[in-house]
Amino acid sequence: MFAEERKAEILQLMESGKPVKVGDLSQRFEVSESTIRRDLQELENARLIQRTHGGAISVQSSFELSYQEKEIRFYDEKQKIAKAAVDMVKDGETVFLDTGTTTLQIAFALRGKSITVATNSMDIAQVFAEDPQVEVIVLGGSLRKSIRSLVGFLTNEMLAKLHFDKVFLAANAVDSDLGVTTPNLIEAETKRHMVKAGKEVILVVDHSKLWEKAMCQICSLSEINLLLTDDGLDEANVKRLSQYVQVRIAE
Amino acid sequence: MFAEERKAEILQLMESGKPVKVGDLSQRFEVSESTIRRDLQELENARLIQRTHGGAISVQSSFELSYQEKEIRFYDEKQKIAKAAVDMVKDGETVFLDTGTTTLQIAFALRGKSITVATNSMDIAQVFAEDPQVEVIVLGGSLRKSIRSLVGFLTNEMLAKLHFDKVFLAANAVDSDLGVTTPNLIEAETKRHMVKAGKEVILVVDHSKLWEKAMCQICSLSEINLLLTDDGLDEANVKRLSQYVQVRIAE
DNA sequence: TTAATAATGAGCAAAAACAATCAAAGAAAA
DNA sequence: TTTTCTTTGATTGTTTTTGCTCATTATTAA
Repeated sequence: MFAEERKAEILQLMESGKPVKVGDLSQRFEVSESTIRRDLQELENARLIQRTHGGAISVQSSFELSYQEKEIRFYDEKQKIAKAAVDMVKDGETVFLDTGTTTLQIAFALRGKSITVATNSMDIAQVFAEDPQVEVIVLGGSLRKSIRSLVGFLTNEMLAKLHFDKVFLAANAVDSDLGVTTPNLIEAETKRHMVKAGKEVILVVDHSKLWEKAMCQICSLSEINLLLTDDGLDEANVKRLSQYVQVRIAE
Repeated sequence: MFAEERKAEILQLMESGKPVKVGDLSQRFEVSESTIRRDLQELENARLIQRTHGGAISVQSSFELSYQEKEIRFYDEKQKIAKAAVDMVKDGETVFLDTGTTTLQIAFALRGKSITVATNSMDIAQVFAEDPQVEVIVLGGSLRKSIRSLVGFLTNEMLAKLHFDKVFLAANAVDSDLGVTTPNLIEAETKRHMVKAGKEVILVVDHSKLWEKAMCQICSLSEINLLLTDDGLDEANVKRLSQYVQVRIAE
């Protein structure tokens, strides 16, 4: 029996959500426990199972997954951006935070300030749920479950009635040609309303999203007051971007 | 049984907001109380549950409760009411769920139905966050942090634009004299809008709130289509109430 | 309030499971 | 064939899990 066969069979055994033990598998396949552990490790690396002490369980029945501590990509970069963003916010201001992982970091950094925060992100609202300083306004709308964001007609209507000192906008891609873009049509429409609702619109994106394109245009770069990003972009590209929009690098 | 399995199962047990006790879990899983405590600690660190003295409660429910009070009062009664409420909801309907511990139980019980749920409770929205069947609409507004409810002008405006097949209303006190009451002025105004937005308005309160009064009137009993409560009230009082509003007892 | 009772957290020790390492066996490539 | 690479099993020291005790803390009753 080859190693691949063995792994395939282990997966089959676990298909119905049954937990398996290292000792049992070792006996069943007549190999050492070391070998089984190596197999399980590989399967876990492939995110096919969840290892436990003594064996493994299927990913679904693992509680780790229900906790959405999914690793944030470019965490350090976003942290830098958040720090720079917070420095721009003064006490007493009204700030809008768009849904996104970067804006979520900004939310954490904003805690304790005497400000009013409006958002369409359930997660960001939660961040302030135990902060007595911050007044929170949540926009209504249809719940986009994957990112726990509120979007759609109702959200747009509410945005049309509000105005903020600063809007921190998130996006999936930024380009001099198409401007600011995102893959979702409905979201794009809602973000367009955010841009309109801000006295000052600050686009916060890590460097991996610069010079990229997504399907739906939100707005052109000229409508953005400031692009706040991290120091992961080379100087030539920063200069190129600066022709279209004011750029600030967070270090 | 692996530790991971145990933790996953504990979570499942608590899924519907049911509180658990250390002693019970210890017996059920045949491990020491120390082990259970360690499990609960981990789950708490992962923000999946909220520990209490002697046990734990799911985070969603715990946020509904005041800082001191960590257990749902009249949990069984609310469970009964929830069951009866769900029987009244048909597929395809649009349902509004007010903020409250009873309505939260209704939310848990409604999962999996093909319906549209609107709510002003962040916690209720969360309940459906991983349910692909249920379409969720969250009302916007100011966040009342203690109960994570959205209230105020913006909420009222949104409610004025919407209409629901069924509105499940929560309240703090019900009385034939003052009708339905609640201690918070702004909340009362928002609840008044809920009453207006429903084709059928169903007041869900456990028996401890009957024949009580709170400061602000929401509406008179005649504006309520049905009062749904548990079987904890004596027959004489049920009859008295029935003079003012249709009463249904959940058993 | 104070006393009593219950639950908790920290520390410890034993058992089980683990990762890391290395050498042997087998397969693949030169 | 010899050499190289992969897979495997055994060994060893480390980590994890668990149950127990005991001092501390929280809750309840008086």
